[in-house]
Amino acid sequence: MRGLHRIDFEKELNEQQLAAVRAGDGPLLVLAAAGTGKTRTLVYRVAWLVLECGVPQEQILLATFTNKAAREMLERAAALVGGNVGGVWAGTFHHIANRLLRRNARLIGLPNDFTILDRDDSVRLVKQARKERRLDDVTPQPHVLLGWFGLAANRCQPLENVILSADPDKTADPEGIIAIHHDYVKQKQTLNALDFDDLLAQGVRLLSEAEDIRLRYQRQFRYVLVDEYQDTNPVQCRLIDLLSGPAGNVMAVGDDFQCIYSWRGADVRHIMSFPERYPGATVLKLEINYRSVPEVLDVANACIKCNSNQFSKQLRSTRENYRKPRVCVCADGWEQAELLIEHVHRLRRDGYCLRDMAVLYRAHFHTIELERSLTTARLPYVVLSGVRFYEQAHTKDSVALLRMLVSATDRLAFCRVLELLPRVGEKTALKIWQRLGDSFVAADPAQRAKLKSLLPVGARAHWSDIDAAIERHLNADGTLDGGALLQEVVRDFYEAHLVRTYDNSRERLNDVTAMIDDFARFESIDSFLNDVALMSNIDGEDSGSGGGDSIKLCTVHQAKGLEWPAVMMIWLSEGMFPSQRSLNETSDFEDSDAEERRLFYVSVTRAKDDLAMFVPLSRKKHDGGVIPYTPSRFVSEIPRRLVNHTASPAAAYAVPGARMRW
DNA sequence: GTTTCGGTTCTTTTT
DNA sequence: GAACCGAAAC
Repeated sequence: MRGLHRIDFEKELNEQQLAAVRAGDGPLLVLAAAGTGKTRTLVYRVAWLVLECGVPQEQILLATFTNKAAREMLERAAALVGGNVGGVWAGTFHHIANRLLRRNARLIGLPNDFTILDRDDSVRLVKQARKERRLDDVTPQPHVLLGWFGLAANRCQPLENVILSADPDKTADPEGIIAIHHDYVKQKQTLNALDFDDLLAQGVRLLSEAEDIRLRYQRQFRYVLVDEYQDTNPVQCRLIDLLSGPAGNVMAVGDDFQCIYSWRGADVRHIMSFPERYPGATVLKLEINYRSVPEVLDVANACIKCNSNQFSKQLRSTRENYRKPRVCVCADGWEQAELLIEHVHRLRRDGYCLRDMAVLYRAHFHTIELERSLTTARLPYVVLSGVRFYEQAHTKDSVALLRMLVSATDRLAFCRVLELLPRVGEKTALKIWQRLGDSFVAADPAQRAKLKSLLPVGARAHWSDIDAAIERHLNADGTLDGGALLQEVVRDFYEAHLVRTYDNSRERLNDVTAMIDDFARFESIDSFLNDVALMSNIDGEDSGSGGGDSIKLCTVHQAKGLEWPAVMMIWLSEGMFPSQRSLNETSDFEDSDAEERRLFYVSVTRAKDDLAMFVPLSRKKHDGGVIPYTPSRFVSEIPRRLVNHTASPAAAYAVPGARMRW
């Protein structure tokens, strides 16, 4: 079959999809409403280019937002083509930028063996700078500052502007913040490190400044495909522009209704202005929805109509009528959990499995009551985790050990490893690092001996265990078998540390072991470290839960691109969804209101058959007080006739002051 | 001066 | 659960 693989494009695609897949050269904007086969169109486009047009794979660039999306599309394309599509450059924007920089960073004065800082590393550096300048009390928290730094980088704006718009009352000290930012940038330089935003920014700088490189890649990438174009920020947009070059063979696929990343610098205007920025662009719309029953789409259409400034699109269902979405008003989070569990049982009687169901929410902490109730009810569930696999302490510890061995300048990794030892904290670790001359070559026995002599007495025995493993596996030329080394360090030292420190040490140990197994698949430590830094979620194939039948719990952001037969939305109360913080913190109220509404729209359109919306009217505070809530504006906006409405008896009594809008 | 420990508080969204 | 703070212990 291989090579002679035939695809009947005309039979397998609808008219609109076919037009997009077979489009000729030149810029193309595909406005793909939810559930209209956006991924299918992209995948078939790749197949079309490879099979029908004979385009060599390395001339195709496919930019996505998540690793998962990239992997999934490649898998589907491979199945379609009946062969390997590994030659296609597919990955997240960060991956692509990283790939460009690893090969060419020297041309713009950067080392090409930089390490990538994750969020946690960045927070540490900012915290340190803030402390050293004694600005702890007068500046916002490190993660807030980093958010502003990131926004400035992603929007290509001066930091001053971002501070001003994020903090209009000028409660923060702009000069102090800029000084901290300065220190942070400096630190990254000495550490030989780039953070996530730098990857994109430096990628753009590389292509702007090194003309021959730019031309080379522009010649190479004759076809540039971008997924989720509505969520690109200015830097990502620029990266695509630079890679595609004057030919402008960009196929941008997206849906302005689903732009939900403005807090990361995304701007709906990029997709809105695509036709102007790429003169002569073809615009195609996909409006035939294969996913949801008409009743669900009615709610979705009604919701999004309340936003202005968008490409008009009306979702049309291909499915039979089924039943109206349900709105369930309840007293508080506990009753919400109770009613949700009742609903789950109803769904099971209708023949749905637990894996057909998902609970969506605006923020992770919204699940507290639900998780407890599900456990009590013995209903298995999986949280599409908030704490990402490679950001948990134990995986980071293991990664730090490898980083320390591979890079002599990686202070963060060095200190992290030393701080695992008893009697070594932040100060001691840093002091030792400085005494070693601001670098540590693990392959040098003399340096390791010196390190040992600098340690507090209580830490030396533990270090010896690690040192012995290094001795056995690290060659004088710096090469090492990372997997074997890690395994021994875990056995001789780290396992005991886990038991001492955590009460769920077993699970953490399993994670570490799994990581070591995974490690074997990489050709070098460098390539492993690279991937780890850019791989946030275990966005693997539901690894743990794959076999089991369980309900999915995840944030709306994580649900993007996914679908389930039955979707339940919780905490649809003003202040929770829409999130009060988001409404407060964005300077332009209308923008944040619109974005929250798009989030609501995304949630609704995840449902294939059944949709249930839960509206708690109160929430208990930590100090025992009760906060009254009103129903979310997004629920109130839905015409009454489109939903089945129930209110629990308790809801009426819950908060005497709270009035229903119906 | 540093580390550790225990109690308290509060959770946006992610590469 | 983890990040922060203050106080005790090294």
